[in-house]
This record gives sequence, structure tokens and C-alpha cells, in this order.
Amino acid sequence: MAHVCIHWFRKGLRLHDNPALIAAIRDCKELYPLFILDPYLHDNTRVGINRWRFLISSLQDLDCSLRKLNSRLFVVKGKPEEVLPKLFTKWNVTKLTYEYDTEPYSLSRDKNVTTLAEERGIQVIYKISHTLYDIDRIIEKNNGKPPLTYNRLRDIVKVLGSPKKPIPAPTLEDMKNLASFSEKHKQEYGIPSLEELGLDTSSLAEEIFPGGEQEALRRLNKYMQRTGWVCSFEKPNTSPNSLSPSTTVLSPYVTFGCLSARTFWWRLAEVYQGRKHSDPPVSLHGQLLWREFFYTASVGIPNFNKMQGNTVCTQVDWDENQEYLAAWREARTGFPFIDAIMTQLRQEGWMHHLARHAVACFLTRGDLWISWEEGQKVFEELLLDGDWALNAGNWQWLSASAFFHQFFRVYSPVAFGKKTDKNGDYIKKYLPILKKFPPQYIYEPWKAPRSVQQAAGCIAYARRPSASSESPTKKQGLKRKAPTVVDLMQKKQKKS
DNA sequence: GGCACCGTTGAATCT
DNA sequence: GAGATTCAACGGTGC
Repeated sequence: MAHVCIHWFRKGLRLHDNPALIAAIRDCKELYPLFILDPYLHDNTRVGINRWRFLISSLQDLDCSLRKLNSRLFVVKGKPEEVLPKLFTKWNVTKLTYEYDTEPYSLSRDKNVTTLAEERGIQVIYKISHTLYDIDRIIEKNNGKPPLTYNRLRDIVKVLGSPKKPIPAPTLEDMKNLASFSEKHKQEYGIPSLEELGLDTSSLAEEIFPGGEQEALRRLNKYMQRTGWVCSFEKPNTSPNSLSPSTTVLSPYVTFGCLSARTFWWRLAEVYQGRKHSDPPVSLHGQLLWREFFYTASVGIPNFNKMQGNTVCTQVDWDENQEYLAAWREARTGFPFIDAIMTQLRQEGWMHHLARHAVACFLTRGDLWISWEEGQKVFEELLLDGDWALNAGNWQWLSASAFFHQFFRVYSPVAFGKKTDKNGDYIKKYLPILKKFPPQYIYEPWKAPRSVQQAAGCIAYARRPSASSESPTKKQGLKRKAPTVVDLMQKKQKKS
């Protein structure tokens, strides 16, 4: 029997290791590769411009790859529960395929859609390919509860064996019997540009990490060639503040599914084969297992992205200070290391894992005592690799709310960055206003003598009318509504 | 994947 | 050139 089939892309924006897509092609006469811009997920208050750009690039790349197989990507807007039934009728669809997604919203959406499809006699097939393992199997093997420690997870996956091997992308041969697509494709189902989506692109910087499967595979190949580097990789020894990333930056590609986690896993296994190599938790395999760890926790723990109603999360009476929160979010805390990281986040959509530690600790238990849920929202908007489970899990970790409980291990906003960047070159890159500041003072500009500040062309503190001291302590500077280096610079420029 | 502080150690430098 | 001093590096410890 020949099907008319929709393969519904959501994450999993790739052709390689896409078992649901392969299932779509089987016994198929017409294939509709579909992406739905869902107003719930693709909402401008939740998705920053960098993430929008990454998504659109990824869709364009997907369309480009599908064209090579005599197919196209169909893009439509709307709630999936409303859009899909219309398309089922319009195209006389008999089969629907998609990749399994464990997020709570996705689970309920997919349940609704499956019901709607089955009511119309449409066959629904989903496959697991976003994670290394079937997350529900991990929980089952741990007696129905998610492992709460990394080592426990390792024990469980040891029992499950190695992750499945990735499957190849469909070929032209696989697609040869499929009908071609409509001529009116572009106007009806084309990929919208950022401008067509009504987005403000004025703040966009150079595209350092372009979206898409081709770029993902290129990047994977590039890093896998560096066998010595891969084998000796230890996450804690990579630098949070190098001028170019000290890690692979494959995370955005894994998040959007441009790169299959299993493909990444098995490519690493090939590199490790016959060589001495680092091991989890610090190795690159270890990083993929951390992802699995947080995915499992997010499935097994209710209200995982919230404090209230979350059974593993320490209940904390966090402060609510909108000014501090805004200062953190907008990179104007006055601590150059913190502000440089937050600037990199906004400009590039990525920063090193340990840099995330530093700013997350600062926002929560370390300095500002603001809820991790607030930080979670900011990261979700700005990170290219913002992933629901990993974001929630890591914020709980860093705020010592769950998984990690040594609350006295606090990252110094001054000392931590110095270990790997004594000269403050990273700070100077992202906060060019400080570029003439001597290394000696760059982590604490307010400690520099006035003459040094003037020579550097940047005054760290204005004399406050009522302040008795010319060199207030950092706490005073922080806790007051202190003018930022940027504010002061602008003020100074106006005067002169 | 803290940090600061302290004591030890050993090599380099000074007197 | 012996003894004193300095200092970076390191490890242990408590928060």
C-alpha cells in the first residue's frame, strides 16, 4: 500500500540518523516534510534573535538537503493541533511520523495530535532519536525513578549497553518513487526570513555558529580529526574565558537536532578506539551522558523547570530585586568578568560551561540571591543551545537546589576568571571600554588609582554626592544602584 | 567545574 | 661560599 505521509520535523532538523523519516519513506508515494512554526514555542518573548536566526538557517539547510533528494521542506504557522488536521484533509494523509520528544509541552501536544490523526484513520509512527537512550527505559531500570546521581545513571546505562548505532540519511534512490512537489511552493510553504517574521535584526552580530546539519557535520568532522585533543579532553581543564571557544560548540547543533547525539557518540568511539583516552564524567562521552542525566531527571521529576512542586529542589526564599536582575541580564553588574560573559551570551548565543557556572552562581547563591528560575528564562531566550531539560537541570545544580549541594563552593567574580586569563583579554574583547585598563586592575577596576582610571579612559566610579569615600568597597558598589562603566563613560563623553 | 589561608618545601637570590 | 631571605608551587583545611 502506498502512503501519503507527513514527516513532522520539530527538533531533529537533519536527514542523518532520522529513523522516523526513514519510516515515513517506506511504502510512500507522496512525502510532505513539514515544519510548524508553533506560536507557543516560537514566541518572540522566549526566543531571542540569535536563536531565531539559528532556527531559520537550520530550516534552510534542511530544505537545501531535501531538494537534493527531489523533495522540499513545507513550513506553516499555527498551533499543531489546528494546522495538522487541515493538512491531513488537504493532502489526504494516511501516515504521520515524528521524532519522540520528552518535554512536557511536547508530550501533551503529541498526544493530542496522535488522537486527531488516529480519529481520521491515519497511522502514527514515532521513533526515539533525540537522546542516546530511551529515557523511559532508564527510569524503568532504576525502579521507576530517575537516577539522581551521575554515577547511578552510568550504572544503569552500563546495563542497557551501548547506544544504538546511527542510521544513514535517505538517498536519492530511497526517494525515487515519490511524487514531486507543488510549483506554488514558495508562497504557500516557503521558509520565512527573519524580516518576514517581523523580527528586529538590528542587534544581530556576525553569524559565528550558523545553523544546519551541514555545518554541524562539518564542525563534527573538524573536531574529530583532532584525535589527540579528543582523547585528552577533560571538561574542567578547558577555559571559560579563552578568546575562541575551548570546547567544540556542538551543543546548539545537538539541541536543534542538526547533529544526532548518537552520531556524535559513535564518532567519538571511533576516535577512542585503540587509544588511551579520558573517561566520563570529564570526557566528551561524559558530556553526552550529562545530557542524558538531565533528560532523565526532567522526565522523572514533576515540575522540573520550577522550584515549587519540584520534589528534588530545595525550597529557597529567594529575593525579588528587579534592579539586580536587570543589571545581571543586561551585563551591567560592574564586575567585568560577569558582564563580559553576559555580553558574550547576548552577542553570540553561547558561552563556555564554566562561564555559565560563574554567572549562575553570581545570580543565585553567590551574590544576588535571585531565583534560578529567572536566570533560566534569560538563558532560554539567549542561548543557541538552550535546552529545556539541560537548562532547568543545570540551574538547579548551580544554585545548589538539586544534585549539587556544596553551597560553600562559591565562584568569585574576581578570582575565578584570573586563573585562565590573567591579562583579562576576554574581558577586553567583550567590554572594549576596558581595553586600556592594566591587567592588574581589570577584574576590579574600582581598585585602580584615579590616575590609572583616567589614563585608561574609563572611570570605574563617579564620586557620589553623599559618599564619603572615594573608593567604596565592591559590596557597596554592587548593592547600590551603581552607575555602570558604560553609563559613566557616556556621561563623561557628554560633558566633554 | 571554589576559595582563602596557612604551612611546607625547595630553588633562587641576597648578604 | 655559608647562611638568610624570598617566593612560587603545592597540599591540607575550614567555610
